[in-house]
Amino acid sequence: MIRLLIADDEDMLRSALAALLELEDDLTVVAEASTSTDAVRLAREHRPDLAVLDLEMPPADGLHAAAEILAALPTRIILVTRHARPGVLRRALAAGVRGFVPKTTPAARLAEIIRDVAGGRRYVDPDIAASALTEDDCPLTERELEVLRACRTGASISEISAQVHLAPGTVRNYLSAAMAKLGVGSRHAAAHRAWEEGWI
Amino acid sequence: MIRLLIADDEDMLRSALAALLELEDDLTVVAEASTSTDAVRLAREHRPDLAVLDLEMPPADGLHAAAEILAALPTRIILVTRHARPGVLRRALAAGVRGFVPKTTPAARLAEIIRDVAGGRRYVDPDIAASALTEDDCPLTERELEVLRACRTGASISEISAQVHLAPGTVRNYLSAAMAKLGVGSRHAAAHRAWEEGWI
DNA sequence: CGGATCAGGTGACATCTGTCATCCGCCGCC
DNA sequence: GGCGGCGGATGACAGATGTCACCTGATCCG
Repeated sequence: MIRLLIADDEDMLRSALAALLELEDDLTVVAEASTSTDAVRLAREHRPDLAVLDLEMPPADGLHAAAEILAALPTRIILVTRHARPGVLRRALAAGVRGFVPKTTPAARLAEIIRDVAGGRRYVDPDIAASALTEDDCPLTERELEVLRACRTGASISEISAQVHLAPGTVRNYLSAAMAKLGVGSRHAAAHRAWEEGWI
Repeated sequence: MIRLLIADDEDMLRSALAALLELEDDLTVVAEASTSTDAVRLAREHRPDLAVLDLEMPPADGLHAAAEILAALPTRIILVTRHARPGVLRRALAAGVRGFVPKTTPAARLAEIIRDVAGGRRYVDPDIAASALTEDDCPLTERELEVLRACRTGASISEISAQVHLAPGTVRNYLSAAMAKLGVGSRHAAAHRAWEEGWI
């Protein structure tokens, strides 16, 4: 019997998956979490064989939760994401995640993937893997990503500079560089593009 | 036997819901759609008793699909949404939707709601209904919403003006008005806020 | 040691943006 | 007809933003 933890902030999907997986003879759901902190806590508590984590989860994303769980337990981890991009896949694999599944995957297929990963194999969605091999990697530096992240809410230069503890002029330079790399004309367009690509 | 159409662009959730609802003795899923256009087409084709539509669905949102279906068929409609805000609820009810369910609702509860609505009753999530009665309504005009929608991708004034077929100066006026109403200092912050509130 | 490189910062300049007062044409209405 | 309200547009102005050249310390390496 494979013991599962399921974490997704969307109750409807999480409960539906839990119910469906519970119907399988060899799977059982021992814990459900709706936040990344709960996911880590419940993983320590229940020590599941495998954790299915949503990537987009407050307060920290699923990748952070995955890293914390992997640091403490031998649990295998499958990341599920709505917005699957090659950049995210790279980071996930680097963190030691064993399965990477976009939410375009039918629920029925998930049970098979869980068995595969629990059995020691890895699973990466073929479409995303192909993209990751052909598409360009993220051209932005860590600093550039940081300022772009800070400007997603529509913040002004001075607000961004306060958030990242840099001089306003420096922030403008980083943003200017990022805009040039992404081929757009404003920091907001740059932030939007970077988000679309899964880089922030 | 209640015949259902299920439409959601997220395959994982749609397939999971379809599988779970199909397990109920009195429910059967006669069609699944992943786009709003498919939803309308399949509704005409299969004439389901009830359609469960996701609100966030390309190319037009679920509300448009709901309106089209309601204009052509006696089908009852339940809207499901990830980002449930009072403003959206108002628009949905005005369009003739009979059920309004956020994705924070557990999947098991959905079957009961479907029976209720199929039986002629209405269902509105209590939390959202309460918010809708207490919270302020959207203070923005249709035009203001339009320009804010167009600037969500980080577009410049001239790009927005091209998209909405207005003079650049007029666009600036609308944006200025929207920013004043929302109490923010840039159009991007205004767009972000309006999105958070579920107004665009 | 001396140069190369790089993160961070500064200042000047051209544009873009946001604000505001104002104007025009259209519609409804007393 | 006259009048006001309204959607749309214009123009002037201040401040924010993007660009670019260049400076300052670290740090690394031959």
